[in-house]
Amino acid sequence: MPRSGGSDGGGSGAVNDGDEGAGRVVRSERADARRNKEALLGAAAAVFVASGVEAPVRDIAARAGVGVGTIYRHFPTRADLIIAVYRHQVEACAEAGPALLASCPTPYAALRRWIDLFVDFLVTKHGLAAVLQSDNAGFDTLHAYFIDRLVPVCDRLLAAAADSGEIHSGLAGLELMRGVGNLCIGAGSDPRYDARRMVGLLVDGLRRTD
Amino acid sequence: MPRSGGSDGGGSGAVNDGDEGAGRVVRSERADARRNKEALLGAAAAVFVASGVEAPVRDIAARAGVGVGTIYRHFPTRADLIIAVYRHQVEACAEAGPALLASCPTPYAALRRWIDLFVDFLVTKHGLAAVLQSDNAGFDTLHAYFIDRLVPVCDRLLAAAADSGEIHSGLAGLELMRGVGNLCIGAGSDPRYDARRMVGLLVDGLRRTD
Amino acid sequence: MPRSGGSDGGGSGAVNDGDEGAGRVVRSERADARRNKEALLGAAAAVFVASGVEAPVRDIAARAGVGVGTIYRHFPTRADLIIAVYRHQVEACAEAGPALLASCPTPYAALRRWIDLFVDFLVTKHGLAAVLQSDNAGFDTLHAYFIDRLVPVCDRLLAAAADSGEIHSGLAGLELMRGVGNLCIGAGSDPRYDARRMVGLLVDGLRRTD
Amino acid sequence: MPRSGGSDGGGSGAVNDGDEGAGRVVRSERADARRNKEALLGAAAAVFVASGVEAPVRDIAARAGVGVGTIYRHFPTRADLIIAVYRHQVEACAEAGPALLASCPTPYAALRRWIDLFVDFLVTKHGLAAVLQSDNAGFDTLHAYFIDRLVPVCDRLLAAAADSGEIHSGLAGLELMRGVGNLCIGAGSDPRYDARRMVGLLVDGLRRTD
DNA sequence: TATGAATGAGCTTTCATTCAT
DNA sequence: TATGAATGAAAGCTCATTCAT
Repeated sequence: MPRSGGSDGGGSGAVNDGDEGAGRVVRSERADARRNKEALLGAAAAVFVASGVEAPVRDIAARAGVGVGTIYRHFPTRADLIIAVYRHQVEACAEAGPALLASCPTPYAALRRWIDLFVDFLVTKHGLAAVLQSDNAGFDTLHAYFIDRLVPVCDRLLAAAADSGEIHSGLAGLELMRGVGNLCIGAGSDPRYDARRMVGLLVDGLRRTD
Repeated sequence: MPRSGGSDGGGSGAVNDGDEGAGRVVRSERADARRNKEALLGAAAAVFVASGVEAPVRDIAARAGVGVGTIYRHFPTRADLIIAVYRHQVEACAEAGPALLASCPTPYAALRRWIDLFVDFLVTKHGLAAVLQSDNAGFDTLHAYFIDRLVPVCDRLLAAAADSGEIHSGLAGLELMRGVGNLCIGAGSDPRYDARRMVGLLVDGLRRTD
Repeated sequence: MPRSGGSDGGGSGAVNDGDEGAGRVVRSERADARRNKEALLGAAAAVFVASGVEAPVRDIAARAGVGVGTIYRHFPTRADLIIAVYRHQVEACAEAGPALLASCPTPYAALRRWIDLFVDFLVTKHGLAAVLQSDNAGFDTLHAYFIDRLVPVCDRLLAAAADSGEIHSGLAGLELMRGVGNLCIGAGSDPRYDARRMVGLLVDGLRRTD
Repeated sequence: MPRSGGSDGGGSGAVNDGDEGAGRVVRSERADARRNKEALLGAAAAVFVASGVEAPVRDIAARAGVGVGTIYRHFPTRADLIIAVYRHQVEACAEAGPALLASCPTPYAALRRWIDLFVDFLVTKHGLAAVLQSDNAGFDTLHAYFIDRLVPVCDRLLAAAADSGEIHSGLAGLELMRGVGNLCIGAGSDPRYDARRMVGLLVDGLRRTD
């Protein structure tokens, strides 16, 4: 799978984030620290759901039952925390792209399914879609992470669908991802708005019809 | 034109903010107040362009050369101010709907043109699209205003296009407006994202193809 | 009296800081604001005595019975507050220089008396001498103020004493002031250390003896 | 040599930190601990130069490659660490006093040379002079150490110079040391201020002239 | 009616110090 | 004995909103 850049190196799935692989001799994180880190991730996820990803640091600390300093130790910036909270899902999404391409009847179908996955992810993350558009410098690494992980996948799917003649070529994955992300903003807060349906229309609009 | 609810009679055109009694002697302060209000609208418009519709109240007051209290007197909530600043353009947009329906070759064409108008409006209003999605209670009247004025127009256009068989029926104007609004968030801050193009795809997606 | 630079223009004594002269039509400060500002200066002076000039902003606000915002309104930076608190005394000191030169039997005597005045001032200002040496950028304007107001005066006295042959020439007022300031650090906290005496020795050391 | 009080037997030379029992088997950890302690002293010295003696504990630990807990184990207070870092130089300075008295042509000359040694020491210890004046209780033992070691030496030199009629009597070593220490504050941060010169003037001022 | 001074909650971030591992 | 994770008090600063003048 192509990777454009990436600040993290992390790479292919497992290894990181704890469960270190058998062979390497990585100084293992202290058990309590590990527990805290996980408590923190859980608490952050919960608070993010309730109050959005811009919730006060203190709220997250309180929910996790730790001091604020503990958050700063593990996640120096808010972006680090957000990334950590959603990393697994983002990775899963990224990995689903090639798989879908292999398993779906057509590239366009794969693209559609993949976008659905992304929407399912975003729609349940209160405030995340909004933050992904924020031009606040504090979120730069967050943007970079999403772009690094997902845009190449999207580009690939778009290219395949264009090659197969199902859609017009010329649309950048970045732009599509951003449009889709935008459509997910505020989803969930109003039952009269169904982001999935809107995204569906957008993806319909990609289709070549002639 | 049908109106669903409505917090403000607003409506028919020009400047009637406040319904002064007909024949009575108008108190002399009135002129000052009016002048202040207009200064305020101009200042707010300018500051909104520069810093977005969530710019600090103080900046607006300073630019208008009035005290912050004066803003609160004339526009008790930020939503009131935003509405006042954009009222003319929203009204113009609302009024363009029926006109387009009359002048365009097909209802779908009218819908498309009308959406374009709306996008042109939003894209140039720094931060407005974002605020239109905010679930912050302070913006409720703003939401209501936009919904009251524009959704019925959109519904009308959608219905006409559905009737003509150009698009599927079943999509609510509210939902479409919100999708379009979402796509406009953050437009202008990144040259790689063209909200107009994304909205174009979305509207393409509406089209019936069989 | 020569002035080297100066960010404040303030100038010759009275006028500023309230009591505006008769003639000019300066929009007078609101009475309550004035009262607050003065309460603030008083409170700051008191807190400075007790806890030094680096005391927490909150403490000063509490003592003055105002909110922290009020401090920031009147004195955007700590340096502004410190300057305001001590301005009268610094000005008085600056003005005493030429006067002493005129009234003392010799320039050296004037210098000595003037330095004594400065020491009397500093010694009673808990923490001020220390802050005058701090290389913290936040205190730059404070440094500048002291230097602008006092160094030229000192230079003048030094030059006069050198001209009269009482002291060697070649010492800059800035350096002398700084040495004197340093000698005043921590004075008052230990009865076994008498800054006045030490400064006396330093000034003795200036004298030409041959 | 007279000692007024004293928190630490310290004294006579080399490295004896901790009085290990004479004949007993020295526990094997001892070597580690010693090595750590020395690493710590080196690291602290380096960090003190770079960031001053009030540098964050963490920085020192990091530089030494140990945990912060290790610092607290060996040096419960910052003062203890500072003392340990500079002990050799302070001792050397203390010992130089009698030597100078023996070797210099006059007691005053010895005093002058000795003060110069002290200034040379202080001027190169970023932030040390400032801390020596701090009335922060945490530095009490530091003050005590300097006073215990150096003041008696200074007293001796002063007494000798007074006896020889070169200077007035009546000045306490404590006061002189403190004045000299004060003059060294901030030296090095501003090329326009030469602590050595100022101290020179101060010592000139001691001289009897009649 | 207009002003803008005052309020103070609210948020971030740092770092000395303790103590479980 | 060593580690470094965790704590949480402290402090700075901003800005919406109220209300005395």
